[in-house]
Amino acid sequence: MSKQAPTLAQVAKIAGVSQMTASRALNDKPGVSHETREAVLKIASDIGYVVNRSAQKLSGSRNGIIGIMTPVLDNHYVGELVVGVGRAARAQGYETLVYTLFDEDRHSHRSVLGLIKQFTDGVVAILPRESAYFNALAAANVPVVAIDQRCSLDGFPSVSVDSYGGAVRAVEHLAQLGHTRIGFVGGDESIEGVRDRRRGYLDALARLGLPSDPNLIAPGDLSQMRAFEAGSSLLALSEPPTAIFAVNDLSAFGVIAAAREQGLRVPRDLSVVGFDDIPMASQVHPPLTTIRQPFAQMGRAAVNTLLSQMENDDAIAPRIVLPTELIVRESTGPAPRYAVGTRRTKRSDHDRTTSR
Amino acid sequence: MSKQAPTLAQVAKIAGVSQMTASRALNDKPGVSHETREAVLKIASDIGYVVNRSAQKLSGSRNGIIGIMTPVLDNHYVGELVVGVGRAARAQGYETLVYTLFDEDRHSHRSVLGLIKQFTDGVVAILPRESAYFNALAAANVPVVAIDQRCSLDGFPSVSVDSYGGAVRAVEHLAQLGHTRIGFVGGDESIEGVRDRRRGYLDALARLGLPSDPNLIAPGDLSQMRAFEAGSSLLALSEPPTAIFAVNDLSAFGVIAAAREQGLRVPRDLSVVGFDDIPMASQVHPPLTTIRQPFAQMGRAAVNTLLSQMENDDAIAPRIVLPTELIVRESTGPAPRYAVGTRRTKRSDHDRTTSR
DNA sequence: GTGAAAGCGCTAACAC
DNA sequence: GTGTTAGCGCTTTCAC
Repeated sequence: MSKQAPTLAQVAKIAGVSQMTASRALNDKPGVSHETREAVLKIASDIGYVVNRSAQKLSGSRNGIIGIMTPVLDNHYVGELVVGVGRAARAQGYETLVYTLFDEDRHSHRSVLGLIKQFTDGVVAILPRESAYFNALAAANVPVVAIDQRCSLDGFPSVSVDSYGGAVRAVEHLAQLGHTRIGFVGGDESIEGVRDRRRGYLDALARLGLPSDPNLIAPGDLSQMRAFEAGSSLLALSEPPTAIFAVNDLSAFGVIAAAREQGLRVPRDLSVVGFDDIPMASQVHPPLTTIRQPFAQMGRAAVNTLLSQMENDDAIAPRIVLPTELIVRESTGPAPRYAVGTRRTKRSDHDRTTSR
Repeated sequence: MSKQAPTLAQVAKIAGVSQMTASRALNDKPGVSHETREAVLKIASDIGYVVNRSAQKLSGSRNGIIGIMTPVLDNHYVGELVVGVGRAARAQGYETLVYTLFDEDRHSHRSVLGLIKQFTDGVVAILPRESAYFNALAAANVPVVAIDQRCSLDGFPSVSVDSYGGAVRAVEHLAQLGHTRIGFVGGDESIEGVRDRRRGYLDALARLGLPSDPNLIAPGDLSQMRAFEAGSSLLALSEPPTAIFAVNDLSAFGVIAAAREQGLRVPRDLSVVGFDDIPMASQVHPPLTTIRQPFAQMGRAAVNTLLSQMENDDAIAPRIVLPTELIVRESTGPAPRYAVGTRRTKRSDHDRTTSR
């Protein structure tokens, strides 16, 4: 079979220097002459030496690994974030290992943290709701930064996104297109980001002098199906909206499906704006106008913050809020010209009975 | 600050035994009296002892961690698999760490593998296309099992799914509902699973004595948007299909969107079957009839295979193919009664001009 | 059934 | 600049 992985001792021996010198050379530490360093580096590369990060960690130093803790990654939001953090970490010379929390985990906080601590120099926690882990994290004495839409956790540096501003931007965009009846499909109000979007929607309406009709707000739960229902009910109003701002992209998809189901075309008859800009948003028809969460930037911010926490243990915990960006694609267009209430013909109602 | 994590030495000292005895007790190894074991366990739990898996690994033994290598997890398929493997591993007492490969990784095969090897007892590789890593994996002498739709890699144990059978099942389902003109929206043919689905579709048609019209096969690329186009073109045929089997769920969504765009209702006017059963499939409207990939089972199979490879290094590499399951939801229904070609009125064509 | 010694691969601390 | 020593936390091997 393949031989054992080369060790530092072997590199040192071949180079004819001590392990320490080899170590210093490989780690870019001072105290090695230029030639010695070059020689060591060359030999290491020749024999395919790779440091053993377990040993590195065990001996009490950094090992260049950042841990990412996530809830089960079944949603796009988390997936994008993991990629964002991963790329940013790599750019800084760090590797990244993700540890997925399953719901059954409740008991094992301590051991999970132990594991993380043994393997990594610090952790980026993408924990959406339950803060139980945060307590454990706090006790574990590991550098941590939280990425979340609602990190009101004390003492942790955090990175989040300006949901409020994004919502305002979405409504403004719609208003600029001439829409005056703008609906909102919401989500789980226990999430701070969701509440912020709702507030943003309402405030923007008010600021623009547009009517804010409670009927135009439909509850959702961030899922496509629920948004389909919400959208359907909004469109069934006697004075339906000509535009809808959905709390996330998935919900926007649901709204578009509902519109189509009623014989409406997007964006001709209904404009729709989402939130997140998950990859699918640009790959559906019509490509979705949406508020982009700056995943890459969030990753970078998280990594940088983490690194500086590692340098300076007692640094004050920053709270970084990143701006969103309006991405105009093809799901929004000018408000229809027909007067409110005189909607163009829809297919007759018997046409809409459910099948099967 | 929080004190240092407790070590084995501390446990042993408190228990009044040697480290070795404590170690044996904690690892369920023979050679410890019942009472001693109980005592050690109790103390360990009391002081919150957690083994250091880095040290465990360094000292040459197993550490109970399974690595999962994945391409960037931006798609549902991979996400589900990660969850499946994670759960299965946990059920066997293993922790799981996922290492995400970024495209820029090309160079670093060796170091990645080094990293993996230092931290884990074995790895589940969810590598879709490039086998470059597989070579590295082969050379690294780490137990590996591949999960993939196309693992023709030699020597590796693999777990995959019976795409062919699934496709057959999908077509049979449609035929049973009375459909005779059944279309297919395909995907990237470089993926074995995709080719299998196409073959299954064709063979099932032949076996059922249904016409197999080349026009009824539209190319796709597994994305929703491309499937939207493919579906649109299929539905624009002079003799359009009354049912479409899409190569994956995302494509099925695209087809449904296309149908709606043309004023057709699903399933009344068009039945659609997907493949995968990603979580979204049940959360859209209408809930999607689809061929389920048994993600949980795949995870279990992968983990079990990996464990037995670990036991028995030179065991022959099994090639496990798991069956799929037809999940009937609401996107499929009886074939429309009207004769082929006398399609019910669609909205007039000028209605379909693109906006903006 | 239990323990002592040695070592996994590395780096911090202190020589020289 | 470079080398030596010690030790991270654990498990192996070999005693008893």
